[in-house]
Amino acid sequence: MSFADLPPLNALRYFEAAARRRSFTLAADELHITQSAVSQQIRNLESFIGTALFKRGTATVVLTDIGKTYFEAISKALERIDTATSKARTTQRSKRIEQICLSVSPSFTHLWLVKRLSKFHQEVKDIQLALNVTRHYVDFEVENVDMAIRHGDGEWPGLHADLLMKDHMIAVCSPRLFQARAMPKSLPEIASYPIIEDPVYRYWARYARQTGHQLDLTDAIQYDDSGVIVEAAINAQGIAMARASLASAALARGQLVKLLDADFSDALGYYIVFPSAHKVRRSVTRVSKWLRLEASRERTELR
Amino acid sequence: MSFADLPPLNALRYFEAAARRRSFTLAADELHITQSAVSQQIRNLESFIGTALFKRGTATVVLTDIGKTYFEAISKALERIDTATSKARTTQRSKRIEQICLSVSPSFTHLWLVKRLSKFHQEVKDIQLALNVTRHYVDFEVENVDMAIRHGDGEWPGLHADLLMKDHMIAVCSPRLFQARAMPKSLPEIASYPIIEDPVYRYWARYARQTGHQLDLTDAIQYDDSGVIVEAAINAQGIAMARASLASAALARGQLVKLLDADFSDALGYYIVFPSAHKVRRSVTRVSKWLRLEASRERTELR
DNA sequence: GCTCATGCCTTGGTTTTTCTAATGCGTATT
DNA sequence: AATACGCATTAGAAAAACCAAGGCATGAGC
Repeated sequence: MSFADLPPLNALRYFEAAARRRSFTLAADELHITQSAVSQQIRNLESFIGTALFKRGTATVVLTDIGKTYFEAISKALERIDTATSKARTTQRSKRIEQICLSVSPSFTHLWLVKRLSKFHQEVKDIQLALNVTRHYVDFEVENVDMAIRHGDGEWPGLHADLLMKDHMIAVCSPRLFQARAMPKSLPEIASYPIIEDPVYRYWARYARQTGHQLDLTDAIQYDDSGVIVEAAINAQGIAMARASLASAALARGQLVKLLDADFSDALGYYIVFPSAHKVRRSVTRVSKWLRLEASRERTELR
Repeated sequence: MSFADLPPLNALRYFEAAARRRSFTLAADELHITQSAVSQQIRNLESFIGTALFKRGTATVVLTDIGKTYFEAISKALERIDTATSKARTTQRSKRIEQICLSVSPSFTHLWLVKRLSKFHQEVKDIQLALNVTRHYVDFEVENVDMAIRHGDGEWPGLHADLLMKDHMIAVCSPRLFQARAMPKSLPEIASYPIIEDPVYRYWARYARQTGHQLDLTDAIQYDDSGVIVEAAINAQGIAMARASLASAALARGQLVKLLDADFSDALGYYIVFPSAHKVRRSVTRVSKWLRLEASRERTELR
């Protein structure tokens, strides 16, 4: 038995994701590639098979009948490959668990990471994640740390950086702040409340300039830690410009409400960072993959 | 269910072939790539899994225990992909059979192709192969021919060429020729028998020069058709320099015996040829793939 | 009804991966 | 000992995949 005529196998992986998510864009996000790449690969696959697998509707793509049948078979085949591969892997290592030390800032740990740790342990049984929570950038040369999550623009010499999530800023406050009054929606309304400003990034100042408003920040409450800023907002100290990723849990609980979105479109965001030499260590890339998948899931939920 | 950590899928295809053939080299030949590529891909796969899949012995490679288990699962998964894909394809086309016209020389048709045609029809049910048997190169612009098998160096402007098999020349004759006497093995012995020479390629002349012998060819029997040369040798007219591919059937039947190998290492051989525009026609590439797989099988048998 | 937002497609150019060609090494064979 | 055979390794070439940017069509919101 020989397989003379198999389809492009990598395209199948994209097809599976796209079919499962019913969206090329979501599949792309999950796979950490662009929607363009998914689109092209699926086009390749379709032209190889000689038939359409998706009906391109306007809102979402939908599997054709052939596509549905194909998806069933392909996902089962991939599943078989997946289980066989991980079995082969664990057979060898005989359940040897590797410990990976991850350095994270306190605010990110508290507001994003901790509530996902148990999920990580469930899904990635062969890696033990140890956290190193500090406010400063670790020196990989000195400290015994394998990887880190850092906020910045992704450029750290000698280090490899995978984008975890881009910054998306939102103005938030506690609903207790305005009480029975109407929720302030525009900058002039907001200006009548206390403002919480980050003295380093100066988001409010930039937002005011960008939208052409005047904003007096002389009385603003200043905190230089993005975690503290969120906490202060929850405590109804004022209206803060916060990273959506850090505020999302409090938003979901109703402790915060969103007043407006701001887009500063600088390349800032949270990155997963490790020395380039670690790129070959599977447990390191595995953690990175998992974190990014988790961020992708969050983005999906937020839509 | 999402597959966060699948192995490099294309490597699996190579792994499957290598495991089935128990040889990287044979797998490479079957897949029409180099042994080097197979070796590298399997190394990738092994380092992804973190364990050896093959034990590298001296004569052949052997699957490890883990490799054996893995092979079982992978080949089943690939088979599932294969059947699902061809089903999706035929569902669409609803069994429409395409006719492909292939132009071939009489000698190659007779000595190599005809005995494989029934196998082709068995294995490739959706393509109807029509032969156009001529001694001259067809003009794809004029004649209604989709593809051709040509002998040459693979350079035909505007045409795509896949190597089917390299020329490998052997000196052959009928065993009746030398009867009870010892089989002639060297050029001086051979020179005492009638020589059949190709007046175009002049293999005997080149062979004599290459090995530093004198050879009088004034009395040589001359035929300019490689098929006729083989027939003449079978009829005990003399000793001929023939293409191994054309003589192999007669050798297997005992109608011919091989006296010596000659390697001229010019890039001559049989090529599968079609207009570059046909590269996108799957039935064309399918025929090419099948022919080359068949040639690969023959090479395997001859070892 | 018009604008805006969303999601997929297309294209050109760049980056990354894959493949080849050449060579080396170790073992079995003659 | 010499040769042949099969796999490994390397640098560089070839091919494939990918991204960024822009386009188009549809549906929602004002």
